[in-house]
Formats: sequence, structure tokens, C-alpha cells
Amino acid sequence: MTTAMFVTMEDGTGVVHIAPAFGEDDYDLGVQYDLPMVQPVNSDGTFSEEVTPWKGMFVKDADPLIIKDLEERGILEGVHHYAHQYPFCWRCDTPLLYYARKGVYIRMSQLRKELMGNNEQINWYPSNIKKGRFGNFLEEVKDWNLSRERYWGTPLPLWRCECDEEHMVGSIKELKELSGLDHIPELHRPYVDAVKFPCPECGKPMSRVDYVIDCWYDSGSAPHASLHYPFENKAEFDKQFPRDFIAEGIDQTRGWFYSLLAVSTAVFDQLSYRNVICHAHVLDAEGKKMSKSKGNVVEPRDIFASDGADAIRWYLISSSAPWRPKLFSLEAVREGNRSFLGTLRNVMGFFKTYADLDGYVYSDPVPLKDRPEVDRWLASMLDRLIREVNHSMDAFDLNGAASALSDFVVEDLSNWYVRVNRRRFWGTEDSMDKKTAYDSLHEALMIVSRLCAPLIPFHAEMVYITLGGKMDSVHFEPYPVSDGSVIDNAVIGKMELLKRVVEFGRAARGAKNVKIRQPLQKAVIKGVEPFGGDLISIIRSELNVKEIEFLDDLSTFFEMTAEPDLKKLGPKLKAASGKVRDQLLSMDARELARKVHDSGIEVEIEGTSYHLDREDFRFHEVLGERWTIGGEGGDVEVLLDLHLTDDLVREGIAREVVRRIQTMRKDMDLDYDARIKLVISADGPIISGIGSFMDYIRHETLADAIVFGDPRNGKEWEMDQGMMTVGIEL
RNA sequence: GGGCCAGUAGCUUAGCUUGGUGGAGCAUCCGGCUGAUAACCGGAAGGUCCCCGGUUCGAAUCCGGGUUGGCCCA
Repeated sequence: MTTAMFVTMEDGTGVVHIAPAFGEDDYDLGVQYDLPMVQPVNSDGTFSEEVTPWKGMFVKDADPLIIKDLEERGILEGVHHYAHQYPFCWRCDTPLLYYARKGVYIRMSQLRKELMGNNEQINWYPSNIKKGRFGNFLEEVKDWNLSRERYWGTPLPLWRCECDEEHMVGSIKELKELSGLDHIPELHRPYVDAVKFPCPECGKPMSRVDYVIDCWYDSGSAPHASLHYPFENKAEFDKQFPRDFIAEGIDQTRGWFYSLLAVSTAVFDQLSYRNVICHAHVLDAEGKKMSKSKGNVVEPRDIFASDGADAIRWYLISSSAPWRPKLFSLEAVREGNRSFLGTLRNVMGFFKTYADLDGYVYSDPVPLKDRPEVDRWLASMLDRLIREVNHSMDAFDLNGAASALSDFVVEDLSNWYVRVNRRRFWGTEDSMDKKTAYDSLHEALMIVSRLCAPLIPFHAEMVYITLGGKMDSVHFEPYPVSDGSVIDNAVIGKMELLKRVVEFGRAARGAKNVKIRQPLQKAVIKGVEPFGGDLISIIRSELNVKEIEFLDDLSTFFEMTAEPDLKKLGPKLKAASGKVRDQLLSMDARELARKVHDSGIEVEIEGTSYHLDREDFRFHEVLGERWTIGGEGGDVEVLLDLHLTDDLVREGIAREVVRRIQTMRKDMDLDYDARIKLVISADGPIISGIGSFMDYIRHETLADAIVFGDPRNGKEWEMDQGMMTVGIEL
């Protein structure tokens, strides 16, 4: 009877049976107390001859019989069931037995310091693995059982004589010398097993042992073995080794990550990789491990077919850091496909549609300094993107690179640049401005394609080829590098302000339910340095206003209102306060404020007169009724003039008409440049609006003529101002 | 049984290192825009930051315990 740290009085009897031949703890204890190694189990898991009552029986099947035997002999304390984890074969799902076997070991425990020293130089992602899971493992590193009793595998080059002399052969050359053979036909089994050589001790023939090498040793040798180093390719090897970067699943900590380090440390005393990303696994939508038996497995090939390989790549890279487990959701894959890949495809499609119509080819780009500010803004954002993506990639932050790319493509390129510049691509005549817009968009797409290439190889290639890239593939292009000189922080700052102005202007319209198609006379902007040029026309068209005024004091647009301060009135008026309050609240708050502000106010309730002055009121500033405001109270505020002149109303109608005709063109699937003739009948106000803006409507809808009459097969529209029927003739 | 990691809106997540009013996308609702977009814009609603305890004036954040899930080992 012995004691051991792993046996406690916490549960059970505090007495545990051990068997040194079956399990590591038991074995160690056996070695410590010099216990006999009794091995009454055959390698097929059945009891051996000496176990007479149960010989030939699988040990687990014998359990109830052994219990019964103990009971009959009166030495059974009791039978209790404990739920505990037990390993099963992953392939045939039968219980595994721990079984002491002879083997050939590498004494890794002696290399502990060297392993830990090399680990110090490795950059781990996530960083906690280095000291945590992997570091802890190295601190307690065990000897490595190199031998496996399998048929397939790399034969262990150990030859043994019946006199117990052993020899490990280090090369083909050595084997030839030892065996006297000119030619070793094949290093694999069974051929190599036929090679014998005389024992240097007793002269009898030595034979190769039956073992093959643990295949993890092969995986750890890959960097050397793939170049047949150290036998050849020394220069090539030195150039590549240690490798800059590897990535594998977190489960490889004690697998590949270890075997690479162990082999390079043991054989060459150095590390074999400088940076390593340990990624987590893809789990099912509930966060459970996928398994065939549970039926929650998602087949990647099915997703490749239905949604595309780039969609799944993008999902894995963009959804979270690689070391976070992915709760697989097809919805999330589709969301990424829609929002990022779809937008990229669409910007590409937009460019191609118009570039094809115009026969545009990228050459002799307009110098940056000659482009409008919005183009210089795009170039600045693009250069900033190059910088951010490189920075993220250098830090092995794929997720950061992906979100920078997505922000640029979706927000800057598509939702802003393309949207506000659409009209520049529409023009029928070839202008310098149109070429400039093409140049800018082409450059942005080209850079995006190259930056995206490692993340979404197929989309990147599609964009590259469509743009007419010079190489055979985008994957031959060098990775874009920023020189920083393109970034114009002033123009970036300006655009940021401009975007806020537009945002607040739209909010101002929304607050009063005024449609964007209805032009307004004026916007007043507070908190922005006045600017002009193409940027101010962006504001005009985004907010649909005629003029813009920059003004930092908006007080003249506000009026004072007053409301009774009940905390003051109550103590002063007692029972009458309720009626006074009602009377005051029934008055116009602006008028009340004026009166109170001038000389106080007299209120008469049931024959008694009360005098109230400023002290009894609370004052507020409210915007005059003619105006609406966005961003109120902030450093930037936008006021819009709501007063509509007849001209503005007619122009609003004209825009409503254009919108409906464009919808019809789209529904009819007309070519983008198809010319049409319009036949329209409508109620008076609409006719008037159309009449005032004939040229505008013709230009926008590519109509050669507008005729008022009775359109046959026209489409009927109900508008705020009445009915309209429109016929389109080709 | 041990080690490491994670738990935040219906879903996917940022914020946690260094404590100070929890953000975003999708989905939902209202309104707008639309001859690039299954898109976009304005607004609204939506939170036990897994649970318990501690430290602190103050905890999503730091500490301890638990729980659920993942990986590795026994």
C-alpha cells in the first residue's frame, strides 16, 4: 500500500487500485515504489492466459463478472456509479485502454530550456498562447515516443541485433556502407526491412525494428525534409528558414506547433517559425461542435456552390479575429456577400456600364492637382486605406484589414463617391471632367483589387481583369504601398464636415416631412468655414437647395417662448394657480413671451387680477416657423428655409415627373442611352410644372419631344398635385 | 480531474490592456431617395454586458467562485 497525490478523501473510499501497466499516473507510482509491472492483458484488449477465470475476454466485458466474483468472496465494499469522461476511439467508437508498451523515445525533457528559449522568440497570435497553453506545456514537456506500431509510415531507421546491440542509421550513404549494397531500392516498408548488416559486437545480422515513426515527427520535419536539408539545398534552406509565418487551428498547440519547434530545436537548435496564428474552429449556429452524428455539419463545398468561395473566405476573415470561434451562420455569410462583395461587384458594374458606353480606356491619367476636390478626397482616402491595410497586415490583423477595406468600398467609394458623382458619368459628350471621374474610379478599383487579392482572390481577379490589368493575374502584382504624399488632410477634414452638413440637412427635412425632391431656396450653415467649388455643389444637390449661406450666429432665426413656472406660481397664487396656468397655456407662447418680457402680464380669474412678471415664467428659444433645423445644439447646425415660391413648387413637380418617367424607362428595360418621345396628359398644376421645366425634363429622361395629349397605353400616376398619364414612344 | 480561451441588443459583434453616461452592422417599425446596388439616407424601438460575491466614490472592464460552450491533456 502506498500514498499518492492524485488520491484524496474528498470522494470515494480514499483507497484506489492501481495497475502500473495501465496509465501514466499508475506507471509513475510503480516506478517510484519499484512495483512489479504486471501485464495480464493482450494487445487485443483481452485477458491473457494467466487470468484463468476470464482469459480471452475483453477486459471491459469482464467488469461485471469481476464484481460478482468479489462479491461472492465477501470482499466487495459496494458498487457505485460515477459519471466520468473516458476516451473512445474517434473512428470505431470503442473504449480505449491505457497500455504500457515498449517504445523508442526522444528525450525532449532534457531540451526543456532550449525549447522555452526558442519559444521566447516566437510571436504568437493570440499572445496568451505563448505563456499559457504552449508555455505551460513546454514547462512540463515529456519525452517524445517516436515509435508507432503501424504498418504505414516512415520506417524508424533503428537496427537491432538479438544481442541487444542497436544502431540508428543516419543516411542512405551510411546504410549502403553498413550493408555493402550499391543501391538501396526503396526506403519504405517492406523493402527496407530486407536490408540487414552485421552486428559490430557479435557479427550476427541486425534487422530493422518493426516501428514506424510517429507521423507528427514528419509534420515537424517538413521545413527541412521538403528541401532534403541538410543533405542538399543549404543556400535555399538558409534563405527560407526560420519561416516568417504559419497558421493552424488551436488544437495544434501540442501537434504541429510543437512538432515543428521540437524537431528544429532538437536537431538544429533553433526555432522554425517566427509568427504563428492559432485560429479557432467553426462551430454550429449554437456554438456546438459540428459532428456527423449530431447532423449539424455544414459542408464547405455546398457553400462554395451556393454562395461562392470568396463569400465564405470573407465571412471567416471579416466576422471576428481568427482566434475567436465562428458560430457558423449562412445568414452572416450572405450578409457579407451582400454588403461588401455585392457592393464591390456593383461599383465594378457601374464603372463597366458607362466605360463601355463611352469606350473609356485608362491612359494618361489627369494629374491629381488638376482634379476636383472630391476626386482628391477619394485619392486621399485610398492612400490612407493602403496605409491602414498594410499596417494591419504587418500586425497579422486580417480582421482589421478586412474592416478597413469594407469601410472604404462601402462607405467612401460606393455610398459617397459614386453616389455624388453619378452625373459626371452620364453626360453624352466627352469632357475632361468625365475622363477625370473615370480615372479616379479606375484607380480606386484597381488598388482595391490588389489590396483584396489575398482575402478574396476571385473577386480581386474579376475586378483586375475587367479593368484591363497589365499582368496575367492580379496575384502577380506587388502589394500596394503608400508613399503618404497623396494624403491631403485638409480635404479629408472638409469632406467630413460636408458629410455632417448633408446628414443634418436631411435630418432637418425629415423633421418636417419635406421630400428631398422638393427644392428649397436656402440652407444656412453654422460652424463650418465657408468653402465653394465642387464641394458646395455637392451640398446643393444632396440637400436640393438653391443657395447656401455660412453664418455662425443663428440667433435671429429663433424666437422666445414662455411657459408658466408652476413651482413659482403655486405658492404665490394658491388655489387660483390651476386656472391661471390653463389661461396662460391657452395663449400663443411667443406672444406671451413678448408681453411678459416687456412689462409683465395681468391675469384675471373670477374677478381677481394677478400680476405676473418674468420671475414666474420659464423661457425657451424656438426656431421660427419658416425654418427647420438639423444638428441642433451641436457645433455644426443646418437650417433650411421652408418657404415655397411658385417656382420652387413647379420645379418640385418637374422632379416628381422625371422620377416617374425614369421608373418607366427602367421597367421597360430601355437601353441607358435610348432616346424617347413623351406623351403626357395631366391635371393643371402638373401641366404647369412640366411646362416650366421642359428642357430639364427632356434632358434628364433623354426625351427628344414632350407632347401634351392623350397617350394610348400610357401609365397612370397619382401625384400629390393630381393625376398624370404618361406614354413613352421610341 | 487539470490547463487555456470565450459568454455584451433577436442575430453577428466593438468596447476590457489603462475602471467614469455601452457603440456598430443585420433584422424590425416610421419616413425619404433611387437609371449603379438584394443598395442608400433620416428617425425610432431594442441591453440582467452569463450568474453570485469582492475591491472601489464608481465595475461590461479588476479579483474570487460558479455556470455554459470550445480546445488540449488526464
